[in-house]
Amino acid sequence: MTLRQFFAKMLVELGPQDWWPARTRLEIILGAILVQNTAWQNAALALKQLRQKGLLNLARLRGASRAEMESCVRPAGFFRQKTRTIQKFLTWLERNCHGSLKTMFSLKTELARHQLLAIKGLGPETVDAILLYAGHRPVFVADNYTRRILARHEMVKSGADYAEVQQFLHQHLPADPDIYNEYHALLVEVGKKYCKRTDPLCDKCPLQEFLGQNQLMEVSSSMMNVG
DNA sequence: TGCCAGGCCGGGT
DNA sequence: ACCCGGCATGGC
Repeated sequence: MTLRQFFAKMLVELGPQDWWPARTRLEIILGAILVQNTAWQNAALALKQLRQKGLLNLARLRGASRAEMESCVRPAGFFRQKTRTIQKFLTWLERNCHGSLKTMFSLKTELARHQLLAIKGLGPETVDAILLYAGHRPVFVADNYTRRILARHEMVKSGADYAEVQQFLHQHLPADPDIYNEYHALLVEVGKKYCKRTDPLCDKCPLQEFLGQNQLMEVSSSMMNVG
């Protein structure tokens, strides 16, 4: 009951988020890398630069020099690392998927996850964002906001790591990518507004009423219709 | 103006 | 198994 109410409350407060804010699968993948520990606004600036240079397609991106890519990526911060990560991903795609995203997304979820995690610069959150938002796979993105909010509401133990929180959500939610999509997006928005790293408690958080309610029941797809 | 953002890696204990 | 510093830019 509580997890469903929790979600319904967020949906009412903030409305549907309509994520991921990108058009193509490639753009989602690049965005997932560019937004690592960075405000989305800055990642968006980098994507804009890439678009202006015509690099938001695989063929052109492969042909871009490191310097050219770095100059586009710069506003997203960590620009050397992120450029390296993008290039390592492109190399992996060439060697393992004939350079085709279609081939990549035909891999079974667990295999794709395993392979992507082996690329330096791609960690669990980035990979899961790619699988969920570009691949429409039922994989919950248990990012920092998700972990912090669930911990503060005592649904998971404080300090629970990525895998623990993800497993918890997979256990208590139907394996539906549309639900994972909306739920994660809402958690990020709630986090930005009410649950930043330095906020000691979420006293203004509209979800405060759920604090301490950790008895959870399964939810159904009908929750998507709330709000 | 300082502090933070939709992480990840490598090295140390 | 943890803990830490480094990586970097733009906005509030």
